[in-house]
Amino acid sequence: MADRGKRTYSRRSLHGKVAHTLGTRIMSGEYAPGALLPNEDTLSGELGVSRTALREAIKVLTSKGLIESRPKIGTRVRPQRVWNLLDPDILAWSLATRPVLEFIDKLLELREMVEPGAAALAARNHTPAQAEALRLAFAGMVAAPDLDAWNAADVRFHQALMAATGNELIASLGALIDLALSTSFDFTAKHIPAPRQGLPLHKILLERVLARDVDGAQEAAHALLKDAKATVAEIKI
Amino acid sequence: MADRGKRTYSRRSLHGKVAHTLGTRIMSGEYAPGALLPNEDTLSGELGVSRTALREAIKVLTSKGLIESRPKIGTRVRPQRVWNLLDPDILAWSLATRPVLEFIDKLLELREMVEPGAAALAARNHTPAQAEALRLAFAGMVAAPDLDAWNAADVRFHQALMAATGNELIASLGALIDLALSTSFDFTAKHIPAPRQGLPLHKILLERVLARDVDGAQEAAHALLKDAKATVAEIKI
DNA sequence: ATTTTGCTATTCATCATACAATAATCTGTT
DNA sequence: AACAGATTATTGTATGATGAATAGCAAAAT
Repeated sequence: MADRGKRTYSRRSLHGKVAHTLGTRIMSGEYAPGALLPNEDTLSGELGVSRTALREAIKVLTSKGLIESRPKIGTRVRPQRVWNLLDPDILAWSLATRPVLEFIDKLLELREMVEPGAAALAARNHTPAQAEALRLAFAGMVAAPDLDAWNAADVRFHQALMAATGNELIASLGALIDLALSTSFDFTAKHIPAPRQGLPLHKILLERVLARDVDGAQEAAHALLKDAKATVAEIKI
Repeated sequence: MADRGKRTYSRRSLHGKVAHTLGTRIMSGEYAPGALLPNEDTLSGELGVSRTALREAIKVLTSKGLIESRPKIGTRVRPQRVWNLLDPDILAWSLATRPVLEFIDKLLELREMVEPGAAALAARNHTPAQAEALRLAFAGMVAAPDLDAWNAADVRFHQALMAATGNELIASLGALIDLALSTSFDFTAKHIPAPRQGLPLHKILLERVLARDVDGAQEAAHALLKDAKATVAEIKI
């Protein structure tokens, strides 16, 4: 269910599965930073795959900054500091093995830094097509029959908003936030019935963006985040 | 010169070189989104490497969302929308083939969204060790004998600031910004003599963060960005 | 005693080749 | 025209052989 976004690495290919396995092991601390992974033959034996598949997985993890291989040394887990936490796979692996609530706070901090500014940019820069996408996503939220549909539309709305900034970097960041959001939605859905009060707030945000009300859009985004924070606080109790 | 951060993918290994080659070709549009790459045998022949090495590079690019391979179909470049622009390698490849100035504007937009908030967080959350790192980086800027040293210390200062937020996500984002910054420094250095006026502004930011002056730190970060924007504007003339 | 040098074993790096899996395309039949 | 099956092009996986790098040790030189 959490694979809405197609940005996480495929688990269909063998090496993809292996990368997933090793990635989660690293995230969970089973292979801690500084530690050596078992050597190629041992690992490929343990996982029941060929050296080829293992090797390709290793290269993927290396390219994400997680590990580092050298002849005669082996393959070592690099310090967390150099992990690229903004990588969708790393994020997903990390979410799969860590306390979600703690992460949600960090995510909220990031959103608070990014989203009001993004809303302001979107208000200033959006094209007609992007405005239409926003309207459509909002309509999806209005018409949502259940919580799942509502969350999906919510994610689409955010995506459209980030795209409307006209800044690809910010759009990428938005996609990452959405990935994290959909995961935490899956989590909160288990803990709270139906937090759908967000609708009027989204409506205000939409209207102000479309009206190119830069400051107003920023404020509206801020209000939305405040609401999200309140929801999280409720769960914690 | 631009490899200060060790977060970009190694070019020492063969498959790393191949990934770099293909990555830049994709960024430059030589392989446009939707297009098929030459098949494995052709490509490995053209590049003069074995299928294994090519394959490992392909897997790396796949994991970054750039391409997608399927049997009997081939390997296709995915739409830009799903590229992970927050990946250090993609960023570097993109910077190598695109007009830098245009990118600097986008980067400034992102920084404007992120850095004031980060400064505020750092003011609130920094630990003694992180405070020391900030002081050290600032001292490096003061003592810098030339522009290169100054820029290096500047990057360290930003890194320390982002780390001091206590939010790993933000720290990762900071690392990315720093990578982009050091590249654009290399660029601006060719166009403008010595923009070292930033020192007093950095000093104010440092003092306010250390004094846990949340609002003041935010303001100071904002002032710094305003200065950076002025510098960019000067180059454009 | 300390430093230097050279050897060796271990591990990853690369290559070449074979075969399997997949799916688009063609081909013949109904 | 529609369907079923064979063909074929392409990536996916596996394996064995050889190469290159280097940590750790031992021997030699200082």
